[in-house]
Parts: sequence; structure tokens; C-alpha cells
Amino acid sequence: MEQKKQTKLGSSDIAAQLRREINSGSLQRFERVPPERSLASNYNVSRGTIRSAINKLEIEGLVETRAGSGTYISKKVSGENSSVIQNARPLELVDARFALEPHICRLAVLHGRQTDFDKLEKFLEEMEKNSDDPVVFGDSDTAFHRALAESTGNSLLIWMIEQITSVRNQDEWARMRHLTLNENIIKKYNAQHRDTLSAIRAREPENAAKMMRAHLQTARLSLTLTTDA
Amino acid sequence: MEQKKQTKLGSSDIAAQLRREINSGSLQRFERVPPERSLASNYNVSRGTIRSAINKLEIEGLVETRAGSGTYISKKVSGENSSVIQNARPLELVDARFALEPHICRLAVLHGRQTDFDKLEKFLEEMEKNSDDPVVFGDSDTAFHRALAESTGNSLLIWMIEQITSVRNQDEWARMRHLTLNENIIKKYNAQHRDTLSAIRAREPENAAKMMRAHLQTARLSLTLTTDA
DNA sequence: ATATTTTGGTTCATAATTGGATCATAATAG
DNA sequence: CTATTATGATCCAATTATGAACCAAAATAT
Repeated sequence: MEQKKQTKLGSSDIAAQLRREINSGSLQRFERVPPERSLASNYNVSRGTIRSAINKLEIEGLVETRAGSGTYISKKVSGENSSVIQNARPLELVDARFALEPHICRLAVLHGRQTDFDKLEKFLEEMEKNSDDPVVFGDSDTAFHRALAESTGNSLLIWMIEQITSVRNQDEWARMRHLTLNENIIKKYNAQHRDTLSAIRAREPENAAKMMRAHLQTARLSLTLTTDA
Repeated sequence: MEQKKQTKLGSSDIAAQLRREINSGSLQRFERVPPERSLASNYNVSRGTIRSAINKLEIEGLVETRAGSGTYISKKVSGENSSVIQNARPLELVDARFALEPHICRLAVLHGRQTDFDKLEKFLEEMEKNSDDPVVFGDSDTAFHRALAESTGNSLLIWMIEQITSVRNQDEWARMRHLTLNENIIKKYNAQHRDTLSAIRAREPENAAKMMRAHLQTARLSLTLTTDA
């Protein structure tokens, strides 16, 4: 099997080696696996062999590739999440947000400071500027809701929102996001985000909560429409 | 080391590296991250790449930038999950319950079954039977609120309530409970619990949420009165 | 107070990098 | 021999990086 004489390494051997390096952590320091061309020259095999090996790892879910960008180690490997969060279903998650976020808005009115609102404004503008890019929008959206929680100063609520948003960056959810986030939905979200922030700035707690509920209602609707289709 | 020169670092790699340095604490001591231009020359990449990396960290909440001043490491250390709960202050916890439990009541109306309500009834009777024993009452109270969450069928909400109630069994909280739980308060709690369950059984979501808010309002009040005294 | 320097924010055109895909050829295994 | 696999070369399309210039806010020096 593994004579170092003349037997070249096959794609399976390379895959096994990479798998080992990822799990052992020697490659985990960086999010990105070296480019295929580098790996090919390092292992002294052709690029096709490397591609075949990486393909195996991708099927295992250990790694994900983005054309033009690189091959990345799946976040599931590096960051461990609570199993409860991982197994949460989309509608459960929306319901949890329905519980938390309207009240977070009320508390933001009570405890939020000017700098908190400025930060929210920044993320809001970022979202509005990237209405055509679901990925960038999604990141800013996550940051917005997180900053909203932070404005309450309540460490428990911040932590809960962190737990909830942490799940958004996983594979399954990335696909879901692509299905639900079209430009119309994003524009609607932007308006609702702005309504919410305006109500908070105006120090109207119930109105802010109402705006947030409307936002979440939209999110739930787009979710059910997508999953039913 | 082996291939750093050949394979140039991308923004993801640099973000990962900075994230590592921050979390490990080697950069944490200094308030300010080196300026972008310095980092760019240190890492031998363009400033745009550095900016892209820092932007990733900012979205994660690890770092915050101030134009004209610099980029600063966010004060809060990456908090341990459990310690967040452990270090939660009583009022923070009540606020979190204020967010979760009224909505849990609404969902209980929607998704609760007869067996769930029977279980709630059982804990309620247990509480009423032990109005004179703060310890037994406290346990039944915890069980009641947990069963309430379970009746929603939402694993996320159940988990969050579990996290919250888990803290109640600690030393500090045991003392607090002794201070707040006199027989009058307990009788009031019992009435409010019964009101809540009645509203749920009557399938009146908003009314159930209202009863729960009244309950939590009482809890918060007894807390502030005690801690102020 | 005022001027200068430092710093992040922004934009732009251009270049380099990277995974995706194909194909003819050679090597290897069964 | 035959089927499978690896090779090496080439082109494509998406993504990212680069380098330069300029701005505005903040910090610092005069």
C-alpha cells in the first residue's frame, strides 16, 4: 500500500492525509486550505488528484469550496455549538426570536445609549447599501440584531441572541438564506429595520416592539412560503 | 512557516490569525490594534486586505473601529457560555424572563395539549399545597415554568428556560429566595399562576401573556424591594 | 488656538489568484 | 488486454488583492 518507492499517492491517500491534518488542528489555525495548485506541488501529485481528494472531503462535509475564493474548513469542525441550537428547526428559531427581540427593543429604548444607536445606524446603512448581495446583507443583518441585543446591556439576552445567530452561518442555513433572500424581501427588511430603529430613537418602546414583530412576521412568512414550495 | 512565503495570506487567513491573537490574550492587553497601514506592511499585504479582515472581526463583535482614532478590541472577553448564566444579575434574569415567558404563554395556547395542561395543574396544586414552605414551593415553581416551556414544543425555548432556571439552584439565589419568598408573596404567585393557566386553557393567548407579565412584575417588584432594603 | 500628522472610510481601475472544466496522453491495477 | 486513474496542459469565470488617490475625523504638535 504505502511503499515510498515508486507508488504514487492516490487521491484517497491525499484525502486521508488532509482529513488528518484538519482534525488534528495543524491546518485549523487558518480558515482556508492552501490552494489546489500549492497542494499539488507540495504533495508532488497532479492538481486533478488534489481536486479529487478535496471532493471527497467536501462530500464528508469537512470542507467547503468557493470558486474563485478558495477551499475553507467547515465552521462546524472548528467551532462547537450546543446540540440544541444545531438541531433547532427554522420555525422554532423564528418563534424564539419572536419571544426575545420585541422585548429587546423595549429594553433598548430604556437602556440604549447614543453610541449604541449609532452602531445600529451603521449596520443599517450597510444593509441598505448591499441590498443586492444576500451574503453581505446577511452578515450585516446578523450584526444589527446582535448590536440591538447589546444595547440592552443585558448579558443574558446578548448571549441568547448570540446563540441564535450563531446557527445562521452553517451550511444548511446558508442554503436557506439563498432561497428566502431576494431583493424584494431585503428591501422590506431594510424598511422594517429602519422603522424599528426610529421607534427606539423616539423612545417609544411599544411601537419599537411592534415594528420588530412586523419584521419577524415577514421573516416567518418568507420561511413558510419557501419551505412549502 | 513552511509555506507562508509561497501561499500568500488572504483576508480570511489574517482575520483568523488576528482572532486567535485576540482570544489568546496576546493582543488583549493593548486597547488598540495596530493601524491598518502598519498591519498591511507587517503582513505584506495591501491595506484593503487588512480592512477586509478587520471588517470580519467587527461583524463578529470582537473589535470596533473609530474613524480617525483606531481599531479597538471590544472590552468583553469571549464569554464562557455557562459563566454568562452564572454571572447574570437578578434583574437581568427577570428581564430575560420578561422577554421569554409571555410569548411562551402565547405559544402554549397554540401548541399545548391536554396532557401538558394536566402537568401544569399538578405543579400548581403542589405549589398551593406548600404555600408555607419556600423550598418546596420554589422547586414546584421551577417545575411549573419549565413545564410551561415544554408545552410549546419548541426545543430552543425549553432549553433557554432550562438555562435560566438552572441558576436558581445556586447558593446566592437560595439566599435571595429566602428573602423574597414570604407567605403573602407566595399566595399572590399562586393566584397569578392559576390565572395564567386558566387563560391558556381558555385559549386566550394575549390574556395569558398579560397574566404572566403581571406575575413577572410582582417578581421584579419583590426583588427590587428586597435588594433596596 | 492653529497647523500638522495620524487614522479609518471610500472609491477606482487593474492585476493576480483560485476553483471549475475539458482533453489527449500516460501510467497503473485487475 | 481492459478499465480505471493520474497527469499535465489549457482556458474559463468568479473572487479577491493591489495600489493609488482623496476625504474626514481624531490625535498630536506647535
